[in-house]
Amino acid sequence: MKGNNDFNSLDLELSQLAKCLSHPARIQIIAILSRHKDRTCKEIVAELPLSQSTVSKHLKDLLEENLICRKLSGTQSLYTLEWNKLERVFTIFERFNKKTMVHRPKRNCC
Amino acid sequence: MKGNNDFNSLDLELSQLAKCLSHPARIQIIAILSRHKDRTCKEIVAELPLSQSTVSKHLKDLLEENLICRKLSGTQSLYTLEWNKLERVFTIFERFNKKTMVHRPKRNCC
DNA sequence: ATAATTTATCGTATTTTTACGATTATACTT
DNA sequence: AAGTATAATCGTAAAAATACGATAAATTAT
Repeated sequence: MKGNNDFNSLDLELSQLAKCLSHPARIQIIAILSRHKDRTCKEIVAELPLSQSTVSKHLKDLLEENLICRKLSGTQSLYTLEWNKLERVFTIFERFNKKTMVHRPKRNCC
Repeated sequence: MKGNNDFNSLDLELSQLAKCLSHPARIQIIAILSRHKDRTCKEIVAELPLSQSTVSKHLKDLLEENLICRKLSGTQSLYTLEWNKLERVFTIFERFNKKTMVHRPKRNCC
């Protein structure tokens, strides 16, 4: 992004993580890896309606945010979910949830 | 987006909502409106490091996903938070949280 | 050694996002 | 009526995201 010094770092982190989830393919990749311990690129491609190169790019995006991890195994790549990072994602969202929802007006008020 | 018939509708909804949060300006707008009941465009612009027209666009994006609401008041626009929609956002995220985290391996396993 | 498999990367095209200044439309103020 | 204020939209530009086929690199299989 551009001049992001103007935004506070928590908002920036949240926006970065939200961006990871802003494409259904990436959401599905996370879901797949949550169910499977590890999966090859090929297996992931097989579950998505996208080409191999496109899926590879989505994997790279998730890698760069450390939401997933890659282990080489011969000619193939084994992807695993970074559970701690995923947990952090939900922590950050939950924090935003609380920060905003505390201000929600009660039904029997006003 | 393009051929999104290929993705299931829950993943699509989550990705759409995540996209709303994928820019720090939009996150801040939501935070501002959570604290303030309603705010004019001008007031929101004053809190963001962006031009009026750019902020207007972010407001439009949030409007189109029904995360905020607009009421006209003379020459100004009063924006309010759509609490129910925001709650839905967190519900959807929470659902994704549970759906994935159930599969997390226990520490004292294996 | 050759062929096949797997996957990242390259090149490219298209679309979307982000941003800003200028303009327009509308409603207020004087 | 003329000027001011507010905010959406237009025009435009630059950057980022999405997608695919082709290619390259590495490993495994024959």
